Amino acid sequence: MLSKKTKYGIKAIVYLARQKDRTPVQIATISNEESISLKFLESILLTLRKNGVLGSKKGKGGGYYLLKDPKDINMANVMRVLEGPIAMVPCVSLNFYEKCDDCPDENACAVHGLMAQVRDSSLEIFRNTTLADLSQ
Amino acid sequence: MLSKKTKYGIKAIVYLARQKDRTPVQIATISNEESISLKFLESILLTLRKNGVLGSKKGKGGGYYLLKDPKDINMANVMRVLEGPIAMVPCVSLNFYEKCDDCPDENACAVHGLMAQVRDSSLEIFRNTTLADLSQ
DNA sequence: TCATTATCCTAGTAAATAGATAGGGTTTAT
DNA sequence: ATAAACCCTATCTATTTACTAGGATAATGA
Repeated sequence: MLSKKTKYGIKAIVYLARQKDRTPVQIATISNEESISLKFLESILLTLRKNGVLGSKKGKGGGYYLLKDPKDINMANVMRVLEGPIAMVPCVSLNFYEKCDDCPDENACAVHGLMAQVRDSSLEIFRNTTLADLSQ
Repeated sequence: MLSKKTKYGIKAIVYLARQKDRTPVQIATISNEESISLKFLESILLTLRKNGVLGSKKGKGGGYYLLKDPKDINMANVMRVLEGPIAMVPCVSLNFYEKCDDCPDENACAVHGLMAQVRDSSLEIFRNTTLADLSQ
């Protein structure tokens, strides 16, 4: 299941991508427009900023803005920042790899092969989808 | 994340598919061979039986066995039985559809479209993969 | 028939995670 | 200065996951 965190995070950056210009948008504005809890959204935007997706400006007239052009933001990166691994099992994850404790031989594991295929196809979609695609 | 339940369930049916014949195999045997907690596996096999994947026989010489030929068991069905929806969000699920409360218009939702693509590609893999494929 | 074997089934529990919420601290524009 | 906004850590509650307990039921065979 996709977490609300990821869902809200994507909605928020789509909202930013749809803005006419790149002037900062306040959390409260996005919260109202997209019906997302203010405090929850605050923490989500913070992680997006800490991971290089968003920039922010403090004080009056401040807010969040996209650091790159929407067409240069691919969803694989966004998914990893918000949701974590794209793979369904750690043992097939490219960026968050972990060995299974219950699996003596990874290559002999039936689950491993299947989940590697699923990861590949999902990853291809996320990599080839940009924020610009989602914002149209 | 794939649940342990699903992972163990797949391992168990792969184990059954690899048997020479279709005589019942005891839970305890699978539990030992695949290093899966006996009681947990018991409940997993029970749900597989209740959903038409496995048959069972009680009493001495009893156990679980596949109801169909491995090449006629597609993993989409197995995944739905064990893991639930294949889609990452209920609003794009074919078999477990639910409307989002926070989404006024589904077709205008950027997350919806992206997740529908992911569901399609995952589903294609699961549908085209049989238990026989995994057992080789 | 009766003891043994093995599944059936309901309920419960501990730990982790999700989804928020609280409440200040810090920075900036005016 | 003062108000506007983000920054940051901590906490809380509900749900889910992973697993456990313990008996009920059914089949086999001596």
